[in-house]
Amino acid sequence: MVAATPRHCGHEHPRPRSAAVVDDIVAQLSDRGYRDTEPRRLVISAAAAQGRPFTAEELCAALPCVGRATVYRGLRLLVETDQVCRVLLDDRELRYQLSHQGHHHHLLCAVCGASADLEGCDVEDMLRDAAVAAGFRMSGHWLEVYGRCGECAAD
Amino acid sequence: MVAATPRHCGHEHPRPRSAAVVDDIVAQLSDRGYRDTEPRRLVISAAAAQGRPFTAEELCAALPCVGRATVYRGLRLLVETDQVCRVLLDDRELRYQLSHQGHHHHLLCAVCGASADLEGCDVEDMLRDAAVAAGFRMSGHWLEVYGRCGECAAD
DNA sequence: AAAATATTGATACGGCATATCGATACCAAC
DNA sequence: GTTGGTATCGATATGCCGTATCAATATTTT
Repeated sequence: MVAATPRHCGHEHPRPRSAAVVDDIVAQLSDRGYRDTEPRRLVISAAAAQGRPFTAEELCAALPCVGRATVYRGLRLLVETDQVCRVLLDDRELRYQLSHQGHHHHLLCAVCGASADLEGCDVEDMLRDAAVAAGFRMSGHWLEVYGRCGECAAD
Repeated sequence: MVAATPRHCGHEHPRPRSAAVVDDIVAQLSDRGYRDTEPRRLVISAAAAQGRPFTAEELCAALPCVGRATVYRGLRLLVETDQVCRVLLDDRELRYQLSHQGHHHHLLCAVCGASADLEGCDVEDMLRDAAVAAGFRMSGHWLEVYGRCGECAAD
């Protein structure tokens, strides 16, 4: 459960504040048989450190010590295990963002990209009922609300 | 408001049943200054004829008479004017689907791609209130519900 | 009809994501 | 601790999707 020693990378990677989140994700991956490696932790940590939906390229830039292929592999792994969601914003780029413990309700500022969680909004049950009415069995949902945050609304 | 005569294409393109939808979209494009051309109508028509979320490549295959560049351009135009939505299913491919009159509530089968509209689900007001509570001014929202349709749920 | 502008299509180009593959790290069994 | 099997890594090559380019053709305007 402790990070392995680095391979070739001379940089010092300080323990991020979001270490708990990283540990949690690593633990979940471990449960599924995926190993706990230093590069993988770095990818997860960098993903968790992003304050907004990020592109794969941004992650690579943030991790000069980690090979591109490894970054992409880690990203794909996170998507396949539902730790990370792929999102399509208006900029026509494919972006990623942590799926906060399966809670997929985000408020996104279309101007500055700031994001907040939707509080006190219990759509889940409502959606499940509506899905059943249409003959579907709901397995998940993705809800994004676009708008302007307090600062950007001043324009 | 009537389709122009074909250019080089010898094929006969019968008027599809969804002609009304195509006319409507063409009219909206026309309002924004985009011309009414035969290839563009073909792209729109083919998009409307797809029964499920489709890839750009599928559209190209369905339109051997139309150049790839034109298909992609038309697709992009439709996305930019909110006539078509981009969706991400589990197959990690970028797909498109008509946005039924700007109503962005979809029930998507993650297996076969079947889609249905969410009926009797009035999330809009609820979301707007929740956004305001978080200091945002809501300008739009994007809601996708994933699950399995009746047939695919049998697995 | 003529001029101005937008659109088309064939192809070249670029970039993102993956495949490849030898080397290395990790884990389990002994 | 050693050994063997497996997963992961990184560097690079490869492939593919979407766009840019540009001469030719439609479409609209004057």
